[in-house]
Amino acid sequence: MELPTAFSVKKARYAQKRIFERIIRHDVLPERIEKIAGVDVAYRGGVGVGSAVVVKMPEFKVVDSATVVVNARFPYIPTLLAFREVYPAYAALKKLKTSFDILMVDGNGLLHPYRAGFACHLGLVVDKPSIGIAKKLLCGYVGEWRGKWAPVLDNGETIGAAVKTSQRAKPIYVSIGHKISLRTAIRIVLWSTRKGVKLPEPIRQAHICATQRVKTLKSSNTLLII
DNA sequence: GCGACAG
DNA sequence: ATCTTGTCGC
Repeated sequence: MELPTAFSVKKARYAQKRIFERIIRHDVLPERIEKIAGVDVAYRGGVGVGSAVVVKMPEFKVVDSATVVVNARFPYIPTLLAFREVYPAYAALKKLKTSFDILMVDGNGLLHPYRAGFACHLGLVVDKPSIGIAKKLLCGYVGEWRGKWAPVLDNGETIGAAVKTSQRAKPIYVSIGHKISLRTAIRIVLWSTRKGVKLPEPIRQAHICATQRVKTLKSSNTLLII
């Protein structure tokens, strides 16, 4: 897929700079946190499927979910992931009928070369506390472990954390998106992850939801072909 | 110039 | 991300 003709990488970088300036890095949270939204985007060819779920804690119960199917308008380019996924994710979130306290995003937040990953972008767009969850390290390096987590450092600053959510699996990379501190983000990630499972429940459920919706796209296509 | 590079 | 089967281990 090609870049839209109107798109300029230079302008995108400028937008990311502005996003970073607007991020609130301390906790601006509801008194009581119980509903956590998770968002994910899956693909099938040029079609993007955005999904959003709401998980009620501490029961780990999915109380709402929504999906949207849209045409992908932007290719995947490392460091510019948000420009590809923000719209489907935002559209899925808008379809939810349930409110939520925090948002978890599949991708990085501050843990980004320009400190403005997908979780920062989406957190600002919906003006909600947000946390970025990535399965691979995009930049920086993992520092000294302090129990279940280790800081991710880059140019002398802490931009996120590697978090060992499961004994067997490799760590996940947690970073702040908006209106939350890294300490709280790590706490909430560990709290919302089921024992023996790698990903926090909101992200895991959003991923399952998006994948299932993609499968229904596939079966409806085979029906058309047959 | 070369290699790395969230989903 | 997606394409794909079985297989190892708790």
